[in-house]
Amino acid sequence: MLRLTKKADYGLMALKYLAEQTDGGARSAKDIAEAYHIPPQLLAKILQTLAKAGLLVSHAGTNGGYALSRSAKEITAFEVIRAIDGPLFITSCITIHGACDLTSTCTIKEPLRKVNDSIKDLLNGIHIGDLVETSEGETGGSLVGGGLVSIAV
Amino acid sequence: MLRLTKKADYGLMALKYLAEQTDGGARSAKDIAEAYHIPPQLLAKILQTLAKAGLLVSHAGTNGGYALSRSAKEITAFEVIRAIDGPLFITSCITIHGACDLTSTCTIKEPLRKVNDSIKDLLNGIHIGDLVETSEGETGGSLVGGGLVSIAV
DNA sequence: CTATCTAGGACTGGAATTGTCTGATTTAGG
DNA sequence: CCTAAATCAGACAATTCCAGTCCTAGATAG
Repeated sequence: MLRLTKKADYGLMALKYLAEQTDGGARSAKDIAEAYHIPPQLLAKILQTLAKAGLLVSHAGTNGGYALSRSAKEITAFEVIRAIDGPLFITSCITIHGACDLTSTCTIKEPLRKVNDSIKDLLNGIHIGDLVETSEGETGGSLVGGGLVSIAV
Repeated sequence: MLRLTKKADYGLMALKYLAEQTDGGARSAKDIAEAYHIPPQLLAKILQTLAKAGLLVSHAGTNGGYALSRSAKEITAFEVIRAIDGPLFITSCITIHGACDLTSTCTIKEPLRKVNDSIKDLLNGIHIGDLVETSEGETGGSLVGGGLVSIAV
């Protein structure tokens, strides 16, 4: 299925929303949740996580909320997904330590690791700023900087 | 987490195993399961699925088993994963009909769909035959035909 | 006719995801 | 000072999904 979790989905949507705000003002979790019809408390959790990861700056209290910690062009989709869903592993074989229960028998580990890295590179080439641009205009599929991502497999 | 299921994992391993058999003889699910220490009944199910998808040819009865239906070079990782795990969707938003519950509010659908297609292209560029080659020899990271996969995002 | 194999359905335990609830802390503004 | 609006944080319930098992039926070579 190779599926993103809904949380990561929500997180990306929220970041895009924040990127669209031109003034430097913070937006509350509630505002964002209402804009996208996302469960407010769940989104609140996600934003907290993103803040802890350093992608967002939070401000408590009345009129508080969240804002991007950097330019939208400097935040990659990979960072967001990793912050929310944890390390990106395409197979259960690939762990942080690089070893799996079937170390000796699992023979496809290496090839899949390359695929893993490729997807990582792919997501690293996509920035929150790109999501905003493609909303309207659609200047011809230039989602990523050069228009093409070359991935060594 | 963007994770492959274990079933898909097992499926790829099994296909690689079958690709390594030079004679045209069929191998039983039990044999493959033992070679990789995979639960036999689970692998049996997976192989049945792959056979139904047309990637394998099955032969029941004594000395029966499974064999690749085509050359290992003509079976892509994408086909295998799709056959086992179903359609590849990076987000829950993207469905077969292209619509999600939040059709109007979910604004990152289009960009993510391109990522989705990119991953699909990536997996389509990897063949079972490639997995066999990389086991030994390792001729310099040429897992995919040209050595590089260019993906338009 | 029997051992070996595929085919396929039902089912269970566990884990992960999703979502909710509750309480504590911060803070702007009257 | 006090209140309302926020974030922060942990615990918890509901649900879904995955992994694995079991059982039975059908095919087939020897």
